[in-house]
Amino acid sequence: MRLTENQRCVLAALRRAKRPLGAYELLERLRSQGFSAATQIYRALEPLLEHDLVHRIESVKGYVACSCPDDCQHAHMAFTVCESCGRHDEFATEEVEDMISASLEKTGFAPASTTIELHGACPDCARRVDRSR
Amino acid sequence: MRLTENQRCVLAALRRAKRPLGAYELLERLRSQGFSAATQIYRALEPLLEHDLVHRIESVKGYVACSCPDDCQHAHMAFTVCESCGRHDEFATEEVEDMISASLEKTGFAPASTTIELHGACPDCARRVDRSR
DNA sequence: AAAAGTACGTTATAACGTTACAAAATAATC
DNA sequence: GATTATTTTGTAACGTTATAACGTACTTTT
Repeated sequence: MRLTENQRCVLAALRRAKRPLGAYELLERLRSQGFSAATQIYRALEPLLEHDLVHRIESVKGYVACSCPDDCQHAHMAFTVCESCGRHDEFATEEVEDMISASLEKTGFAPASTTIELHGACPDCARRVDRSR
Repeated sequence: MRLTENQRCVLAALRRAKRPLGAYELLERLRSQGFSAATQIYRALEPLLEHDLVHRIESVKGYVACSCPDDCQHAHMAFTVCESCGRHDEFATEEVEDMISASLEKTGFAPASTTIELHGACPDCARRVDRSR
């Protein structure tokens, strides 16, 4: 996939970020590079989302760069989001696939895309809380 | 849990609905019952969400009445949403729990709440598409 | 170079959600 | 039962997130 200049900017900004960024947050960070309106961000995001170079995390209304290697198949991504530090991670375990096929078998529902987001405490923050007690 | 009049109205409207409703959609439907501003809807939704009588489906920015029996424990709800008819269903299978505990074991992430939403074709719509081919 | 397509910037607006404040209703205390 | 306190309510303004509409500039193809 060939990226335009604006798409490269947005993707780079998301890769630099340590947590999901909102579109308007991206806009602020990219003003210095000539961006001036939300539409530009959303326009750049669209094909990035389409091609799975970026994912949207619904529960925080934010966008993250995909952390997979380039040839990743992106079957059904799942995310963890730490409530205390904002850190996010992707995971795609066997168990996610199991859950999805179970839904198909038990309810007859055929999923095309999924939103799987776990909120809680990342290992570091959990440890930190533990220590402070 | 004791409900106020407005909360009862909102809950009843969601129970009548066949698909997730947005807050402003709820407002339109409840104007005849005296509702006049979005804040009334959000205020009524808040405790309903808190007590799991209503769930929010992030990926469609909509609200649904909980379909569980009253004594349900609501551990980690998951939803299916049909892309073609909008119909939604709750499910809470063993496999969902397995997936969550797998995340804990493999990554050390301790989930407190989850957003699990499957988009695709419900059995009825899948059949309909099949027939039309 | 003309035509067609794509990406772009700008502005406006839609859709979703929150905050602030005062009036009304309900419950608690005397 | 009157008085006070608390909760719920209506109204209005505001904040955030996302899209629509428009015309221009730049490629690519022919």
